[in-house]
Parts: sequence; C-alpha cells; structure tokens
Amino acid sequence: MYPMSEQSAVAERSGTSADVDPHREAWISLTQTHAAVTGRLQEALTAAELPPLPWFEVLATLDRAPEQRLKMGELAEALVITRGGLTKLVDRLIKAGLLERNFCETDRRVSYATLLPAGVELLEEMRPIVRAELAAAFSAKLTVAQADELREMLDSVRSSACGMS
Amino acid sequence: MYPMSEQSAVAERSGTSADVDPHREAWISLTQTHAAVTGRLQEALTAAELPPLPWFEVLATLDRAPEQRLKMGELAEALVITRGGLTKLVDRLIKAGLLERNFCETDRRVSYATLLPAGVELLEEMRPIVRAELAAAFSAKLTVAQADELREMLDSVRSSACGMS
DNA sequence: CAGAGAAAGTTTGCTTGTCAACTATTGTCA
DNA sequence: TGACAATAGTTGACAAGCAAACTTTCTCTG
Repeated sequence: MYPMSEQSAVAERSGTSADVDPHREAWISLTQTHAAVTGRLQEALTAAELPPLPWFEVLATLDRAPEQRLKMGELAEALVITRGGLTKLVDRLIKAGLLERNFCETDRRVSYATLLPAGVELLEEMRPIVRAELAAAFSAKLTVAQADELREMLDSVRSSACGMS
Repeated sequence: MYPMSEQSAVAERSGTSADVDPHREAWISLTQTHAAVTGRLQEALTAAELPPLPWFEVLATLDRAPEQRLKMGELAEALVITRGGLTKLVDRLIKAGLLERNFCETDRRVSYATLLPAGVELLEEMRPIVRAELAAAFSAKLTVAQADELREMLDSVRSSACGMS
C-alpha cells in the first residue's frame, strides 16, 4: 500500500516537533485500517450486486435488537451517525420494503424502526459476504484471542472518547 | 453508549445464525471507535475555529514527506480516499493558500502537492488540539506499550485487507 | 516508429451524511 | 395549571466524497 521504497525517507524527516507520537501512530493505523476494510466490504457487496454497507449495518443492528426493532435515537447512536442522517437512511430502507416505521403509544414523540421479513431475508443474503471479508481481513494474521484483545483495546479507546463529550 | 440495561437482551436474541462472531465484534468496535474519535477530533477543531480534520490529515501527511510534497496519487493512497476526491480537497487547500501544485519535469502526467509556509503554520496550530484529543482518548486507559500493540494489530488487519484486492 | 494500452489527474453528476432550523410531544416547577 | 425547557424526530440547504468518463502523457511491443 505504502511506497515501501520511500517509507524510511517519509518517516525520518527532520520534523518540526519530536516525531513518532505513539498515539498518533495508532490513530493513523486505526483510520487507514477502517478505510481499507470498509472499502473491501463495499467492493464485495457491490460485486455481489447487493446494497451498500450502511444498509447491512442497519439490518444487522436491528436483527440483534430485542423485538428486531429500535428507537430511531438508539439506532442512530449504535451506528454512530446523526439523527438526521438516520432518518433518510431508514427512509430508503423503508422504500425498499425492508423496514417499517412504528409509533410508540405511550410517548408519541418516539418512532421505531422495525425489521420486516424481507429485511431479514436480505440480511441473510448479505451476511456471508461480510463474514467472508472480515474473516479474510482479521483471521489472516490474528488469532481469535488476538481479535478479542483488539476489540477490548478498541472498546477502551471508545469509552474514553465517548465519556467526556 | 449502548443502553446497558438492555444489553443482555440485545445480545441474547435467538438469532438466525450462531451468534457472536469474534471478527464481527472486533469490526463493530473498530467502526464505532473510529467514528467516536473522529467525532471528538472534529468537535475540538471546530470549537477552536480551525479547519476540519481532513485538512489536518493532508497537512500532517505532507509535513512528514521528504520534501514536504507528495504526488497526488501517493497522497490519495496515504489518506485512503479517491483520487477524484483528493483533487477537490487539495483544490480547497490551495485556495486557502496552504498548498501549492507543482508539475513534474520528467513525467508531465504527475503533479505534486507541496506544503507552503502558511500550511506549516496552520499545522502547528492544529497539532496540539489533535494531540490532546488523541491523548485523552488513548492514554486514558492504554499504556504506550498497549497503544503500540494496538497499532501492530491494526496494521496486520490492514495489510490483509490491502493485499488481496 | 507507430499505435494500442496503461497510468496520472481532473472533471461531472450523483449519493450520502451533516448542520441547523423546525414541529410535535413530554417533563418540570412555580 | 400554565409556561418554559427538554426531548424525539424530521426537513432543507449544503458540503464532501465516490464512480465513471475523459484528457494527457508515457510505455511497450510489433
């Protein structure tokens, strides 16, 4: 990915400040890895003529939820996107017949996004592709235990990032 | 972040397939952590009335490069964005007087994005904010050694993801 | 050397998500 | 109770990035 022949030159510049901040290095890796894996997943889904990755995230998140439904706010938080963004995203999935919007009786402000059978069906179709790509990316060089360790570290960082906003 | 009171219910749904795939769990953590930290960085930069995060990434990447300049293609790859996307991004930075576009003598197809003094200046202004946010997110619960370990794991995953495209 | 093909960048059209404003409902407390 | 604040969600305008088509330049082969 990187031009390896120039890597050392890139890294050894006489920078303006004391170089190689381990946090920044870790952050760069996080960013690039996220982008790389996301790209691969997208690519695989497109190649299989399936909907884009955010659709999968919605379906998978709802599938794991208690009644296969979630408040819009909860779903937005789980996907880490804006509420406004989620409204439109859900609109698209509803238009595709995968989801349904329900309104709460006790609190008429809240609305639920509910998974429909067609959504489950599509999810089952997308899952193997996603699973295969993730397996290729993760288990190629990481054991299951390491993957778990990775997850724990990431969760630590996330909790730090979320806590003090 | 998650509604903890319902977490067990969410996790223990009688799913359609054998639940808790460690890879998927790790991937979810990766996604959410990335989004959370990115959000915090954005927020901090906006609060300081500074340009958005992608601008910092461009400046920081060029600053580390040999002559403080990079081919458009190399830069796009380092930032993991499309070349088309980078063209516009660089256009904006040039319009802001932070970068300069140079053309190669020996190969007139390539063009370089070169950091200008104003860009270095702005970078120095942004760096402490970014550094502080990353420190808050990472060093709160991770030692330096752990951060390094995290980076290594992420790099493994990235190399797997990049290798077979 | 000519011409097909590859490579580097840019441009165009479109999708997607964010931000801020807005509506509607609920909670609070004086 | 009644007004004011808080919460949930939606909407509209806008910005940012992607995909694909296109231009230019280089490379390689016959």
